[in-house]
Amino acid sequence: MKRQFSTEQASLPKLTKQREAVLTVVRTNDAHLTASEIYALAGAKLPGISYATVYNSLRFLTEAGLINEITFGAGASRFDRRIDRHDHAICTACGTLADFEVEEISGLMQMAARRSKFKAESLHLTLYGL
Amino acid sequence: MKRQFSTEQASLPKLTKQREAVLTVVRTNDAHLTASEIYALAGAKLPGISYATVYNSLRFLTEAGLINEITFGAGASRFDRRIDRHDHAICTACGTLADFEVEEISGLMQMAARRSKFKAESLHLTLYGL
DNA sequence: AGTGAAATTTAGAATTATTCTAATTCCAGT
DNA sequence: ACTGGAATTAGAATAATTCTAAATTTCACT
Repeated sequence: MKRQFSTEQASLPKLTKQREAVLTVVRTNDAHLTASEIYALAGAKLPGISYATVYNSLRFLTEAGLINEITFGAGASRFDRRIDRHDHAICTACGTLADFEVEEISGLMQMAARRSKFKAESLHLTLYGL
Repeated sequence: MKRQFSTEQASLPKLTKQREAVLTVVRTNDAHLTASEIYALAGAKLPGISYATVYNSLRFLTEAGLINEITFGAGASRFDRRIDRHDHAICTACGTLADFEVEEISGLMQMAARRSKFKAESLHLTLYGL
């Protein structure tokens, strides 16, 4: 009988202590940290962790679906503990990034998919304002 | 009497030949060029134009509302001759960026504005797919 | 427990995109 | 022509991220 991985959340293949430290940082902070902020915080818990490892871990965790990467406007990527679909509002003056919800999106996504030649995977809406 | 620049759009303060070259490149190409592509193309018309000037011109033209900057996902900003509101679809596999329209957005924008604490300026929707 | 292969981490170099600096040049208005 | 402010230039500087090569850890299998 094959060894079973109980999907997603439960058993995480290769969750090293570095990756775990990075995950903990993202999860215990109020979202939207940049890689270098995460590097600094993870370094406090795990002195000596390198930048490359933080980036590798962030990619690994993102691909594993445990965290989410947001790339908005110019500048550094940010990482979010929220993995459910939601949207963002960005202040055009100060750059603040806030979460908000637009439930109507699911309907829009089908419409959008029909309209483009794309097989839709996800839809993200960004509001710019003050 | 003021010196008049006879350019297509109404009154353009300070449309130097460098800025005009950059504008022409963006307008005569099928959209979505990166700054370095624009630098290369503008350099063909105006040998010696510098990177800084291309960036300065792109910012100037963007602020003047003559072109539009799109920053999607990771990577370089792209510049678009289209200045009307529209949305983008990005291929998660190959990175292709395509335009498409979602007219329903204007209604959504008001809803979104109400829901966030933002004074809405614009709303941009990004579809990820294949 | 011992071994080797594979995966991971590390430090630092390299890359890419963009901005900054300081010197020079260009113009519109006297 | 002269002048001051804006624009341009070359190249250095910065920031974010990825790459490289070596060292280390992990893990399945003896």
